[in-house]
Amino acid sequence: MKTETATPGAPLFTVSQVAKMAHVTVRALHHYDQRGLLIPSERSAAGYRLYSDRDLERLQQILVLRQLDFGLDAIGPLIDATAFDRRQALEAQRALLVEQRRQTNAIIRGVDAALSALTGDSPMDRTKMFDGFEDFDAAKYDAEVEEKWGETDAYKVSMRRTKNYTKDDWASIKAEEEAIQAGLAELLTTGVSPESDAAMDLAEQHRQHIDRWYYPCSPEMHVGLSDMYTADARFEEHFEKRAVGLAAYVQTAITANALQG
Amino acid sequence: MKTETATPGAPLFTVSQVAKMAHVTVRALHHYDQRGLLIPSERSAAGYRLYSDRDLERLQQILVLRQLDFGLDAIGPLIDATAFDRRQALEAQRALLVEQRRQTNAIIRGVDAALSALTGDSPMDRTKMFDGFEDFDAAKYDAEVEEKWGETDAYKVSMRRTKNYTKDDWASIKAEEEAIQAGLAELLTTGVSPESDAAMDLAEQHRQHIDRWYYPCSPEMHVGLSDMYTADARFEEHFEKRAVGLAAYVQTAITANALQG
DNA sequence: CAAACTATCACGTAGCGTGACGGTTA
DNA sequence: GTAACCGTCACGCTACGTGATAGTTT
Repeated sequence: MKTETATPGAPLFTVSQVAKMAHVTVRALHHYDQRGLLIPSERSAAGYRLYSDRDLERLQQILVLRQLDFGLDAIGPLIDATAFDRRQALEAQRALLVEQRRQTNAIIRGVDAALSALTGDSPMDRTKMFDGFEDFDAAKYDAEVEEKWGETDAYKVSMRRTKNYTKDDWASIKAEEEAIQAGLAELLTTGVSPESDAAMDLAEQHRQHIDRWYYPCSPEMHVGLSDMYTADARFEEHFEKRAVGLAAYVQTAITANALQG
Repeated sequence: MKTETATPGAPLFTVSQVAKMAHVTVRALHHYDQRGLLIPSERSAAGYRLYSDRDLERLQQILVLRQLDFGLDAIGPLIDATAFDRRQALEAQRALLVEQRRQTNAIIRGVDAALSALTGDSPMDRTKMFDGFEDFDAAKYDAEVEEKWGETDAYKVSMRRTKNYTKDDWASIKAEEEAIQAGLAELLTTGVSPESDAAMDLAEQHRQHIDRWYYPCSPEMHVGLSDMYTADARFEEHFEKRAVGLAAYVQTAITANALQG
């Protein structure tokens, strides 16, 4: 008799199976688990890690972001913050990958320059030589691109900005998120109304947090975001784990704040 | 009065200048110096590092190889072993960069697959999902490509093979090289003829070393290589630093070995 | 019962980052 | 003189690698 939450049609994978599929080591999966970055949704009776399809999706995100040189500290918050609109997140990642491809092309041209400097007597120009090795400078890019092509996609701009955040930045980001969520959970469990000033205040803090660290977030957008909190099973789970009814509570608080603010 | 070896027309650069040009940190340059990977060809009176154009060329190689995920342990021997034919080395690097671009493209297609899986109800196929994250498998590639397109370029094949060498491999490679060169220097300074059996034996060991670790190296190719040892100022310098006349000594020993073997 | 998995420690490593401290140069 | 360089230690950190040891599955 299985009382487990095992959906019949859903396949589960062991560590080594996932490792082979995704071309990562078992140790890396252990590491991601320990860091809380990718916790397998199930464990066997003997404690074996069992990964679901959704775990695989998350792993893909992790690998893409890692390929884009985001640190593991950054990847967690980044996935969570953008998960409510996967489409835009994926498009932003795509844009960064294209950029990376352009850098590789630049390096190739640098090698070509070195090659032609070999035969010709051209003295190998020192500017071309190191093209493609630049680290991304968000400030420069923001101004340049936004003016040239009028890039309106908040996500793409945002994900580029986040590439410049330091480890300390991410630490405080995580701390802020924790504090806000803990505060809301506290209010919920002590019976304070989600439309109270205290709850609305935390909702506003949450909006500013998003706005400050990730992308411009108007109160209207914030409401849209909160709708997805309750619509998306992943987010619901996330909040419910902390306190029963928290997802709905947050949504109400955010909506109230937007109406009044 | 400058008694230095300063060629008049040759510009020299300080650490920070190089750092800015090549988009690396000063610390990284210090690190490369310490590791013996990139030792600036001059120092100022006060001990400031001064980099020549040739140092910059070497730095470019380092950065390209680093971009291709070679460890610093590997990069040194790799540059030295291929420096006698920069053209082929550069072409091999170019090939690897193109390969890397293909991997990025594969990852982009993976993201695209995730995007289309979002709108459509296609359940996101698990093979496409992790394309582009494979580590290079030389064995597989050697067989596949060499048979399909008949890739004859020894360098390209070789540089791919070297990507699978472990840290321990590179350690023993370096040790072997050291031992052979030390042996030859010993013979030279003790007055043993470069055409003696002892010298020819070491020459043969050197050939096998190249052949085993880098690329197929016939005695004829080995002779060609030794010619470049004496023609290329870099190599001459390298050998002369160990013992005066060593470059010529090595060439003679190698030639003798090829004629007799 | 052996081979091939799995788990959890726990220490090791690479490629720098990040001060600390003092001399040098414009 | 001071600001912006330069040098050499020397310790810190991230993302795992690499056993060691012991239970589990086939």
